[in-house]
Amino acid sequence: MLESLYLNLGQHDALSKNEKALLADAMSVEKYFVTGEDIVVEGSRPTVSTLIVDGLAARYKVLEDGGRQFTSLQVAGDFVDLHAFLLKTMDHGIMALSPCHVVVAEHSKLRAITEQAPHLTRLLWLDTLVDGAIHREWIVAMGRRSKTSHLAHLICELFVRLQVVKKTQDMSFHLPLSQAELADVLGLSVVHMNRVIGTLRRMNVINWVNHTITILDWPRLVGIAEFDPTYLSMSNEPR
Amino acid sequence: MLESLYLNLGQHDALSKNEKALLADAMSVEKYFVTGEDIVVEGSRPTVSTLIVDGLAARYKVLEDGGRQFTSLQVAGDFVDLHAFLLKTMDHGIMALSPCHVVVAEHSKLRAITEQAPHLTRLLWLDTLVDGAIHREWIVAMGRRSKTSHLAHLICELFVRLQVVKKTQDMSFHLPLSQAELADVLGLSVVHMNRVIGTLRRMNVINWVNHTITILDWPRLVGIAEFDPTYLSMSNEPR
DNA sequence: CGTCGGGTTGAGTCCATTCAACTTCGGTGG
DNA sequence: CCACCGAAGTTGAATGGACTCAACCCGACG
Repeated sequence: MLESLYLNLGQHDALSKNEKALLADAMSVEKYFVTGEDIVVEGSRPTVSTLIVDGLAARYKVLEDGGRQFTSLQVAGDFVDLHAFLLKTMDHGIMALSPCHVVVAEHSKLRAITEQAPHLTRLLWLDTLVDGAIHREWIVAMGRRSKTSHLAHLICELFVRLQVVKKTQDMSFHLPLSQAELADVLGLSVVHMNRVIGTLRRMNVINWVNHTITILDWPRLVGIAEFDPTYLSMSNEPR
Repeated sequence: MLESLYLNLGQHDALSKNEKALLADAMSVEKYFVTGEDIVVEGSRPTVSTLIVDGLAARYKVLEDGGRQFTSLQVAGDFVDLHAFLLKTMDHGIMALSPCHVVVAEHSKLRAITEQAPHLTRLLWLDTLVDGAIHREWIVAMGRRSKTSHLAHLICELFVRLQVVKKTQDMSFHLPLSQAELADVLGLSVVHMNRVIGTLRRMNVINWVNHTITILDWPRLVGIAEFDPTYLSMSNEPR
């Protein structure tokens, strides 16, 4: 059940048997969420952190006028709210975008890890740092990339992240997002979102049917996106 | 010299004498940077992390077309590249936006802290988590707020952050940013940046002369920004 | 067979950009 | 002392990108 987590943390540095055991001991209770359900609600003070075993989730905020913005997409092997372990109060909600199978870790167990397992602690810390790096890349995309480039970048990022946890098939992957939800990721209107997708399609770099994206021309997509995966810190080295 | 750091970390939870001593031992070498100079260059692999004692710095990325986007603003008491301790390779640059007085910590010393001082480790981790929370708020601002609201939000955030480290005077603070640089924060053109500033000025909620911002009507500014400081995690509690 | 959510397309409006000119101000050298 | 210069700020006009409103299509499902 924790395979994705091991793949995710283990891509950055080797995980020992003992560390895997510590994680397995910390993560016991399984839960299931349906599409659209809140995994964590804004303003709450969680006492557990949630790991996605399978499914897609997203962090989001809603403004007074009803506008919604997703601030991250979380896939299998991602902790959706590891940051709440120390931040304490949720300043945003986390929603299941597909049926989600998760497993939770008591904060007391995470605390014990920080007291006794420094290397594993650094790997968990690193996991939240990669989160931050992704946020920064999104800020760049929102601020200075064209909308087409932004979308291309997102597709590149998701493909690479899903590859790490073995959730891609050849050059395609499943993305159970409606165009309205995607618009709330990129920060634009549904109509315009549709047109941006249309341009990438017409360029023959991707195919997008049935919530499945197939990358037809990876080098060209990377070019449009100016995608450089450095920020995902995928090199395996001592941390 | 580390007063701002103590104020910054200490706002979230009490720092013990011993922890302050550990930090003081880790942070020894002082450096100075002039305006516009790179404190850390993109692609490098730092062996130290840098704390701002005084001045303003920013993380940034540059795209192929020359477009630049700042992804964060760092003030006194902020670590500009604590994340590089574990991320290893810089995926972005960090630039001094004013003359910067900094002090650096060897990563070996930080590593020792993670091995021996779990609570201090958690506070350092928390510092990077707040960074991430700020990133998320910026994403929301870029995606779903009006430009005026975005600017108002930034001003609120900076005012509150600077207040923590005692760098405000009454309702005003120093912000040594040109309108062109500010445009690269909000992700818009210089001309439009100027007009957005103009509207906030004409609304009589702020005064902005000589790189000094004075907030004339805090409640109204907060209203325009829909500013809720929860994401800054300013409550003092066990972490 | 009708309905409903999601996707697609067109038309008109508004917002943000570019290009360009002009001002203001501090600094510097004649 | 002031004339000049360059960097930063401000303003106008025209272009183009993104939004809203609205209609229509389509496949899933009751």
